[in-house]
Amino acid sequence: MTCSARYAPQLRARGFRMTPQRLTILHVLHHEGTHLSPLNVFKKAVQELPGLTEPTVYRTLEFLAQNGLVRSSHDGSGHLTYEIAAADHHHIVCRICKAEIEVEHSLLAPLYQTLEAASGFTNIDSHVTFFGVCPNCQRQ
Amino acid sequence: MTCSARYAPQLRARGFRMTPQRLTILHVLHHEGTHLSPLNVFKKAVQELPGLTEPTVYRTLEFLAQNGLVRSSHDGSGHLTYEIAAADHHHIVCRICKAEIEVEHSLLAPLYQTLEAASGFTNIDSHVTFFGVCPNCQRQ
DNA sequence: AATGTTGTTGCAAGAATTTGCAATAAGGAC
DNA sequence: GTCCTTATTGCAAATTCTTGCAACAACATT
Ligand SMILES: [Mn+2]
Ligand SMILES: [Mn+2]
Ligand SMILES: [Zn+2]
Ligand SMILES: [Zn+2]
Repeated sequence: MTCSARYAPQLRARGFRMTPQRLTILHVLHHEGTHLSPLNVFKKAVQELPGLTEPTVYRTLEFLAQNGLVRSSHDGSGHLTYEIAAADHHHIVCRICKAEIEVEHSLLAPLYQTLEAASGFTNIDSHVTFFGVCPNCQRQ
Repeated sequence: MTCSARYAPQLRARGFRMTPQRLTILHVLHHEGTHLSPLNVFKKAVQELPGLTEPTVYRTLEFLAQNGLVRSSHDGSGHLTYEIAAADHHHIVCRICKAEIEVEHSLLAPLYQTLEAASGFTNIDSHVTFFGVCPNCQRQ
């Protein structure tokens, strides 16, 4: 299935348009499979679509995140990073060496229950990054 | 107890120096009590210490966070925000209206156990921000 | 296929954040 | 109190990110 066929309907259903810019950015993230900084998205996407500009990339990533097609998370240094929205998951990043692993959402599900009950907030749905010390760095 | 008496030893013990810049920034955060953006820290601190510059503020906040004297977290829009390190806590931010509440760390303690057991990471210690929909916004 | 509406983009300018490096000054040693 | 070492800062420049607005183009309608 092509990226266009997959994503265009999701946008149209919400009254938005599919554009070459959005399609290219989705295509880049879809085939990258991992987190990318906005600038790296721009660098790869502008090769596929000459004329694309940085402001468009920043705005588009934000827009796609808002609409659930991509997901944002934080790298160690406080900057946003984006990936295509797929299976719900979270991350643990090593404070020392920056190594990163994924954790299944199921591990957090009980916490979300607790938080919703305790706070009155609903639809808690975050892509969270925790920080710790990885097994490797523990040996030093 | 003065800010200097409280914080200087913590830095010296790690081989770092206390400076007017660091003291002023700590003083601002200490008396503010809540999260502040780097730029807001700068604006308040430069009034107490004319000549202070932005690069110093950014570097100092990062440095103090690294050394546990302040804590950083993410506002809704992906930017870092800083507060003086006090009781361990986390946040839930409303996706709609940006309202923010604190949650006690005790609610997350079981999760941290689970994560450490499942991942092999240790010293997981994050100041986490979750996103959801607040009680007010649920009514609309 | 042509038209109209309005969601999107590029451009230019501005604001926020980072980096390299030489000058400065904190604090230990004497 | 003076001297030394080197951690820290200010400055200038570069980079990254944001914003306002006019031109453009997606796509629904005819
Ligand atoms: Mn992820
Ligand atoms: Mn906090
Ligand atoms: Zn590590
Ligand atoms: Zn709300």
